[in-house]
Amino acid sequence: MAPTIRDVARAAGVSQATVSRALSMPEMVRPATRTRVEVAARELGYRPNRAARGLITGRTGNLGLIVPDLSNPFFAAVVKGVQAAARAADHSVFIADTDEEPGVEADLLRALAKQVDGLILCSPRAPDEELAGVGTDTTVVLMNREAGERPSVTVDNADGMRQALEHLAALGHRRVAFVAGPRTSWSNAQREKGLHRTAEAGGTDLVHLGHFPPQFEGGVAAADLAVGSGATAVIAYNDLVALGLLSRLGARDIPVPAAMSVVGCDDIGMSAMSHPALTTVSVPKRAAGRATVGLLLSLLDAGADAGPMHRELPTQLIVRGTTGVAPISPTKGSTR
Amino acid sequence: MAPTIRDVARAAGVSQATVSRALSMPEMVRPATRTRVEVAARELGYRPNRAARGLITGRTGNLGLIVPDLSNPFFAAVVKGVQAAARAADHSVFIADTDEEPGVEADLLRALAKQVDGLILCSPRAPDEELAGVGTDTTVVLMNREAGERPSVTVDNADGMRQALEHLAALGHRRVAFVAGPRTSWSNAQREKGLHRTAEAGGTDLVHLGHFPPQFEGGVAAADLAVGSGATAVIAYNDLVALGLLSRLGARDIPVPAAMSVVGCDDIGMSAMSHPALTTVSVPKRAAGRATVGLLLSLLDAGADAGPMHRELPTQLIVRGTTGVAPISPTKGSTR
DNA sequence: ATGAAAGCGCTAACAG
DNA sequence: CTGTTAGCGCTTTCAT
Repeated sequence: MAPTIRDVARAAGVSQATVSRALSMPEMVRPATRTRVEVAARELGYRPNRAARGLITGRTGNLGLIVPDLSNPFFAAVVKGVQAAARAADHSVFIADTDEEPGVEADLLRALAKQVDGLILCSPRAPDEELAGVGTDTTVVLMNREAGERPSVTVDNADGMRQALEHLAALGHRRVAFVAGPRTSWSNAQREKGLHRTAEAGGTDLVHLGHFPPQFEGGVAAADLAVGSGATAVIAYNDLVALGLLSRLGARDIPVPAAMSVVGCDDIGMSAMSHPALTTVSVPKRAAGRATVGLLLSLLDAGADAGPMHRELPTQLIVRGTTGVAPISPTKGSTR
Repeated sequence: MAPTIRDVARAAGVSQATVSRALSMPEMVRPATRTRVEVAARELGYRPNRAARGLITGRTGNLGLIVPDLSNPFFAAVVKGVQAAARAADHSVFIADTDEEPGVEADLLRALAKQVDGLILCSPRAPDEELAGVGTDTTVVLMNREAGERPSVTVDNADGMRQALEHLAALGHRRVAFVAGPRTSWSNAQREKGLHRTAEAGGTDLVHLGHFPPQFEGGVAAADLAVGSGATAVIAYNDLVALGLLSRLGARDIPVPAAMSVVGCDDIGMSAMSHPALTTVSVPKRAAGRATVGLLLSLLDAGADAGPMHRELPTQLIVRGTTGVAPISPTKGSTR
């Protein structure tokens, strides 16, 4: 049986309360006593039981994180950021994967709510109304999504798309396709918004290509549509999709960027490694994870009256090898 | 404040004990009473506090999982398998990432030990001696690693390598290079063992290429060595490394598989998507995750006397586009 | 079949 | 500064 606080108390010849104090509020106890307790604790290999502590303090020292799909490198990176920040603050984190199914988000949330101090909902696919209902049991903060007054940290998706499109326009592209991600994805909506605004301002033709799964296969499926659309460049919802595009384009012997430019989003590790390397909008995944933990923790400590309830992190276009000057008047498609 | 068992008891007009029984051992309570309790619980939205329950039952309903690197798709897949199995058994799972640093494994383990019923240590990099010491506080099972008598689930790495090498030999390759993974990786050792055995039996020359990080970059770095070794085929520690090889080979305009065959291991999603698609040894990642949870849970339920303490899952070579017949007598290297 | 009471390991008043 | 006491939410004897 693992040693309890009583064992330590007995060994040190003090009361449980003193042990508790010596360990969590050292300055409230006489140095000599403190040392005695510390020694006893160390010798017994005592580790406080957080569940028991949580029962009384109301803080478990645990955080929860719900993501759509761990096998997406984007979320893996986010998780690592969250992980690191939590560990630095001496918290553990429950992680749950919804497999991109909006339905299980609420389930998991309820299951976790009781065991954590706060929850991070990353890129939730559930509609706003549903999101509004959650979080009465526990503090929840959104990441990569905004909904009402709920605290959240996001990245500036719209601006990233602006940078991408302006880059393309500067290279002479007049007709650009966008391969859209999940219909229920908030960041997809943001990206579309940024694109439309920029296209309008710059007089670029924007072709919207239906909704595709945010995966490699999605890009493979979208590639032929992009080619057929008469666009000379295509922006993908994310890097996975962009990589899929590249793959299909390669299979059709359509040179990139000579005949078609491609831009991704997220800057996952793989992107730098394709041939040619993918031009992409870098989003600070780890940093966003850390920031979200920071926000959550400050919320927990400060109660309702913490600082800003929202943080938006910048995005940055990374120009690599898949974008180049627009081909002169492609045979198909109206450049007008 | 969330409703407690007392609130439910009051609402149903019974004692706490009855509520507890009605909810966890329904047959021990009169149907009428049970219904009354159930209704009250539902109306109040009562959810038992697992921490409190754990305090007395000794079971928290939580599992822990420690992996070297979440951004490796292999581990991401494992996590998803563990996740799914745990959820099916109504358990939550703490996940921790060691960032490939052996030192933090023990730290994380200690931090989690008290809060979980059992722990899964996936591909631990720590030496056997260190592993022997852990797990006195909590039940720990190994995954992708064997150490002493400790319960574990592994995959048949050696046999996978045998399949790969025999495939290559059948294609006429007489000299094959192996790009080794982390020095402290158990599965790397297994793979080397399978390779050596098979090479000896089949009379194949096996060239061992130093230890490389199990990542894309590792493969990039190893590629030139492989070419210089005079081998006509190369087997990589894992798919990430194989992909790196492919990339560097492509950059040097060395055609695959015409001039060099490449085989990976793990069958991560990306592998099917390269050009040409990667021949690889498929390992059942999800299934292994599920199996490990199964083993852990059975251990917890049955005490020490559960069934077999070890399970080994099969591996399967998947032949795709990166392997072909050996080129006839390459200029460099001794084919003898 | 149900209730009363004890107690899991810990912290938070409250005395001293 | 330190000990005593109460009790977090729950399960589990032990009675009834």
